[in-house]
Amino acid sequence: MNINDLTNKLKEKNIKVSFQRIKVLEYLNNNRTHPTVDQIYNDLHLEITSLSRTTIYNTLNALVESGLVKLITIDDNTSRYDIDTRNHGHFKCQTCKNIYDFKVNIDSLSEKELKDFEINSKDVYFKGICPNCSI
Amino acid sequence: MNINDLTNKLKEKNIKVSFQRIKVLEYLNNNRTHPTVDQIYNDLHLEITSLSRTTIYNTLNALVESGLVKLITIDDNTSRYDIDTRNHGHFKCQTCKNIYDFKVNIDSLSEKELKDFEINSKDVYFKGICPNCSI
DNA sequence: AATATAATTGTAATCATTACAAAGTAGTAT
DNA sequence: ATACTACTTTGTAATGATTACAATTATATT
Repeated sequence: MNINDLTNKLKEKNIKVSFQRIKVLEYLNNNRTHPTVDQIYNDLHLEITSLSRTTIYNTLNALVESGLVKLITIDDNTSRYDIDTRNHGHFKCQTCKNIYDFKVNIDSLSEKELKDFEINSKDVYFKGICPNCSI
Repeated sequence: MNINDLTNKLKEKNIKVSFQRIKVLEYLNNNRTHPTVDQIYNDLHLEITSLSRTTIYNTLNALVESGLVKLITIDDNTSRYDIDTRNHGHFKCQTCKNIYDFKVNIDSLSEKELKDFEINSKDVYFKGICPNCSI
């Protein structure tokens, strides 16, 4: 996805296009590591010295609200963000703290009990030790 | 489960038995509402005026660490706790904020990609609108 | 009963996030 | 182009959740 595509995504969701918002979206597009606000801020701040943390929070809240970005709460204390909104699972290594994506057929889950519930998002979080750390 | 059972559970996990720990465990056993630390504190504090928030944090961290209690991070900002550690899903209503349990066969998820991963916990979180709020 | 070990408590510190007001930016109508 | 309006960005302050830490208290062991 290039900047044009990102711009169009914002327009589709009626989020006004700004330099900062494009930069945040571009960052998420290039960094599929489920970054925290702090990671985004620290990296983008190097390039855009005037950038404020509040802008990142505002932007991410708008992006999540619109459905363009997925909020990940696999961490106890810190929100993480994922531009890949397709159904997939997240595995967090308790040693190296890395978060891995994995394919999972979330829709195959049988949930008859929820037939009267309106479901807006589904998340699958696994925790454990990744191969790199289990040696 | 009565107090004897709860005491034995602590002993099995080599967590020293104390009045406060029993009380927290008993609270979770009686309140299957996925309470936050604040809810636990506010309720127990009425009965045990000397109780400290820190004790609740310490106790819950030990209980989660031992596997007796499950940490739920479906909320962005606040940890919740569940004494039911069997596999089941959690649905959070975005309107009334209630969290509902639902049956889900988490083990049916195909995760071939994770064959070299040691999996210690699995969580399924859904969000949306519950029947009471969708009228 | 004396001692060692661990738990509890209260306060202070930290970290993530939000609230808010001032300043800046862009778009629109005149 | 100018003035007006609405929205965004920024920085600081405030809030809320959690942890750090040291003093006190409780428990278990000799």
